[in-house]
Amino acid sequence: MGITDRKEREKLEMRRLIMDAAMDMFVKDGYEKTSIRNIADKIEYSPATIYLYYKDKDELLWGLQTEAFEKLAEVFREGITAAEPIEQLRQMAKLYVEFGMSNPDLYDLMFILRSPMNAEKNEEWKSGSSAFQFLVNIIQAGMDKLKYEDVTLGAMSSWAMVHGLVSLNVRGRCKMLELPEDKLQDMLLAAVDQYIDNITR
Amino acid sequence: MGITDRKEREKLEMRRLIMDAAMDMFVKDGYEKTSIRNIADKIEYSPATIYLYYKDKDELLWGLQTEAFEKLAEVFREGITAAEPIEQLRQMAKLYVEFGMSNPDLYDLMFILRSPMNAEKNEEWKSGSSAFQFLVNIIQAGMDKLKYEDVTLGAMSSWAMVHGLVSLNVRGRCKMLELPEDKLQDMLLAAVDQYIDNITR
DNA sequence: CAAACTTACTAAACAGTGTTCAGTATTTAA
DNA sequence: TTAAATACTGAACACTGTTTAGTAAGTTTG
Repeated sequence: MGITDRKEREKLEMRRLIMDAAMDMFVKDGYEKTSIRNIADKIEYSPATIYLYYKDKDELLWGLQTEAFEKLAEVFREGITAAEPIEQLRQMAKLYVEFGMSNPDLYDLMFILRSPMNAEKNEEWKSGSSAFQFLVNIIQAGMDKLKYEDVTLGAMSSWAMVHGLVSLNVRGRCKMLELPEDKLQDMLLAAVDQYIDNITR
Repeated sequence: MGITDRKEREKLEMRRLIMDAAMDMFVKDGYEKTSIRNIADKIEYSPATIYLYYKDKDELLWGLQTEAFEKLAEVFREGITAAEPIEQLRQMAKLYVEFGMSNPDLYDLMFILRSPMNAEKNEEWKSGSSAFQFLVNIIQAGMDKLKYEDVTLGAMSSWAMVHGLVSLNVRGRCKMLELPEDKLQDMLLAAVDQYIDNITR
């Protein structure tokens, strides 16, 4: 039955159309401006149509989040070039910070916003988990040179460190330091370096 | 002129009434349920009245935030009992984590939500700044026993660490670890201990 | 081919949000 | 007692996410 196949295909295409438009608006105009109605306007369909392809806004955001994680994974894949685990960890941490600082809205979606985490009663947060596993593996590999006693606790700590740096900045809690925009990122990277040094034996 | 005095007093009382109601709803039902209309309902005034006392919702949230910082300051005042700077830092970090985990909505307001930071073009974020200064002082005092080279960078790092731990949890990014609720907080406190040990020489 | 069924889509509405403004009482001043 | 200032509100505006009834087109069947 070729018709069912085509329908299936068209359904996927429609999902892509919606997803791409949403991602576009999200990256360009941020979370606030990305409403169902605005997305619908952009793809020239009625708002109700979107609900034929996504259960609700959370499910749509969940999809965006997954794509964002793929972006970050690629950043890691291309940017982590060192052979040594500690150096890998250092690279990873810096790439993470740079990614967060240059894609604040995507960062929101992945690590700050509550909404997409409600979708489907948290489908195990697959994309997030695999990114975390990646970190766990690096730490596992460098465990002999790290001061961590527990791998998971260590992974969580280093993640918390970089997330803390990025999210405080992204949410404007570091404005009081009154540093020029570009100096700020240098400072964050310096903090990362310092942290890696401190956890290395 | 006694009348002007009374009017002034009544104005302050009204602000208090609004603020208290808002804080109540915020702590009890969270950010989402705390709408201008709901607050107005609670104090039995029209929504428009609130706008006679607060420019917009951001300004109201700003007020709530300031009060939340006072709560945290008191937690520090009562809980930091050690004489030694390093121990003070350890206590402070743990109190911070505990505060965040037991008051997730207030924590949101203070360190995560974007809204209140827009009020009045960020009035220097006075309450936040003084809390940060408190941290800076402790770190300054213990600088000889700390591995930090720069006080500000050190303060930012340790803040980022605890904020990272709390905010990842508060926003449900640690669910994948599949830990029982109470074990989680123990893990966070263990991470804090580990961090303090690592930055101490 | 025509009739019956199925799918894809939308207009309109519902209930909620923050916010503004004209108008009404009440209180104060002249 | 009248004029002016103050405190407050009902109703509206422009949004939001979401649901539903209805339409128009495509597909299958007799």
